[in-house]
Amino acid sequence: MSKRTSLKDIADKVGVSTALVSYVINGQEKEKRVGKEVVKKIRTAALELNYQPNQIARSLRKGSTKTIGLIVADIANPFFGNLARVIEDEASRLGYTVIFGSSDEDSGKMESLVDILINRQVDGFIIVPAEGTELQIKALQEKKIPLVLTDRYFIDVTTNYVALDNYGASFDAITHLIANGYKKIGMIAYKSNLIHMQERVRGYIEAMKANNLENEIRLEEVRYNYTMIDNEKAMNNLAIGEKKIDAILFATNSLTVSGLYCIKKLNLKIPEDLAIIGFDGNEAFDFFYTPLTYIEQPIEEMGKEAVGMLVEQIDGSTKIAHIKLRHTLIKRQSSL
Amino acid sequence: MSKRTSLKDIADKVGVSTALVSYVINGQEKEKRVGKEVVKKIRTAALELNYQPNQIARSLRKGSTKTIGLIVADIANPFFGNLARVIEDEASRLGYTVIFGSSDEDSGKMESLVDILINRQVDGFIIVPAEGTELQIKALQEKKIPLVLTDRYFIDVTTNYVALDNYGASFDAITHLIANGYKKIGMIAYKSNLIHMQERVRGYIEAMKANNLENEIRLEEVRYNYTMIDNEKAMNNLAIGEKKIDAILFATNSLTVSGLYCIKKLNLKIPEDLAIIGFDGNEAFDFFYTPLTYIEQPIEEMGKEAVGMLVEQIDGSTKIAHIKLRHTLIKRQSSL
DNA sequence: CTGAAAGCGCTTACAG
DNA sequence: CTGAAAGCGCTTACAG
Repeated sequence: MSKRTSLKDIADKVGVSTALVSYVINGQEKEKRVGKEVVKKIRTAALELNYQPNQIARSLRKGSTKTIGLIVADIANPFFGNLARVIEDEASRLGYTVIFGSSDEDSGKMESLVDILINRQVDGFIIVPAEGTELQIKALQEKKIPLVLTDRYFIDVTTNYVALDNYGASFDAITHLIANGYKKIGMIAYKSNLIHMQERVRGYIEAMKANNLENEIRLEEVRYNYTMIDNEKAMNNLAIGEKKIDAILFATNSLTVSGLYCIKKLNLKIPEDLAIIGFDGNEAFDFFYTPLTYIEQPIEEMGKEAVGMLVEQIDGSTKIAHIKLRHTLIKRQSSL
Repeated sequence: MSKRTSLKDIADKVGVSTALVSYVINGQEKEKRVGKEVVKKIRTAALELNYQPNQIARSLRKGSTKTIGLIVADIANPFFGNLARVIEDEASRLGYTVIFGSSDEDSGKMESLVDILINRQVDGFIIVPAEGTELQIKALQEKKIPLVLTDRYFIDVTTNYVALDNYGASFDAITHLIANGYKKIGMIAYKSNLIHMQERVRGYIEAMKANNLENEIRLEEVRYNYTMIDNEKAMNNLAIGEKKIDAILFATNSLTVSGLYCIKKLNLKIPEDLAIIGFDGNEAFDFFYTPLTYIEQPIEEMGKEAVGMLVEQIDGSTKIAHIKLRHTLIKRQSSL
């Protein structure tokens, strides 16, 4: 890379100290009362030499990098891809750049991502935490590194977070199914202690109980790394045979999609054989032969709130906020 | 953020110079022949103080940041989301971190992204260039900043790139349609001078000509920022009325999806009323009531090659490589 | 209004 | 084998 022009180059050219150049470049010529002539000369020289400040040097000196570390489960998953996009835009609006990483829901990967990003001196983190990472989050807090959790959080660790009211979302979905006459309602969720999953399951169970359907509760749990296989088993258990269910709620985007593959394979009629409700939006839901009813998350709001809260913290606020967002139930034919 | 431990802290604790600590931390104790005892003491102290090197300082000193700048059209688009994921993994494997940004196919946005990333001293760029950004790319080259273009490139600017053989892909798709008996074949593309689009269109036209169907050529061009509206008009022009076509090739992922919405609206039977071939994979293609035939890009290979070529350049290679990847035509019922 | 100088946390020739 | 010191490119208190 060819030699870049530095503050010193400008200072030399104009014949002043680097201090003055720095003031002018940073728009402090008023406060520092830099001479009008000098300001003009510096401006001209900066333009001529095509000066671009070196953020790395500035970061080292100021101790802040104007960078946000974003850790999601998988950037290729549309839910996280969309969230990342919102976060990117909002961060950029506030003068921040974002470095991202995918944890694959693995606590080890997440740990090494966190380490790498700390070494890169990110000013703060937005994290979709993997299971079993409470200690990592606590460690971050002890180091006083600003952070906000998204999508999920830990009850035992007091942090800023912004998440969906997952309990309410599931409860609403099940209530809707029941209102439409379904009673034998199953659910397929990920096997996970993470709060978002627990809450989605709890919403299902409580809604069933509230309608005196506790005997119809049929919950199947799928392993994240074996989504397809486990989901297929689960669907076979639930949707076939004597005790088959008549409606189902999937707990995530990816579970819904893999569930749809099973449904195709089993050749089930939707909603006649089985009513379905999915989680999160997905273009695939629109094109399934019966358009899918699904729980829509306010991704835009989630991303913006997360960035906003993080930047507040970076700017020194010690306020802790827990934000729960409301879902929207997009009702279509799959749950009629 | 509480005070982090620095090299100096360790040096003070052990009673040696920071030079020795640096050597040990960087595994150069052999070359620099640091005393065995000293090495041990330094290691212990580093562990005790939980030392984490400050990458910013190292970057400033070494003039390299081990960071890659990635600019795509839109990280929320599944094609780019998947590409980003591959790039993330490959970069991480080689010790690099990635900072990303979305240009929205806008040259102004791309320019400001490039500037921001240059100021952050990325070691190199992987760019999916927007239309009209030749000069930006040239400027990057003049600054000797390593770079590889992906998905598209510019004929007038000699750079490293890795892209699909788009001409071949379209040609193959059209040939397949013709083999299946379709003759009135239309295409919907983006209105763009970018090479990938031009090549996709050229493949269509040449394939039609090669089969003496030049009189049946019906190309519609859609504006990126008005995808939905323009696509609807285009579909109305092509698929309705006297001169209606019997098959269509969509030029991208997003065009295919928005086309599917139109097809639903128009209530067309696939493939009886209209055969379709899409571009790139998308879960939605699997669930459309007639599974879609589509052109699959080798995203994994594309991302890995891009990172590999970039890192070679960063490491000093001046070799220029143009890599064209082959597609796979996934044949299903929509083109029967 | 302006300059000299310290210092952010590293790496690395140089000298011994 | 080890240390003193320069320097990466900035910012910023301090002195005048």
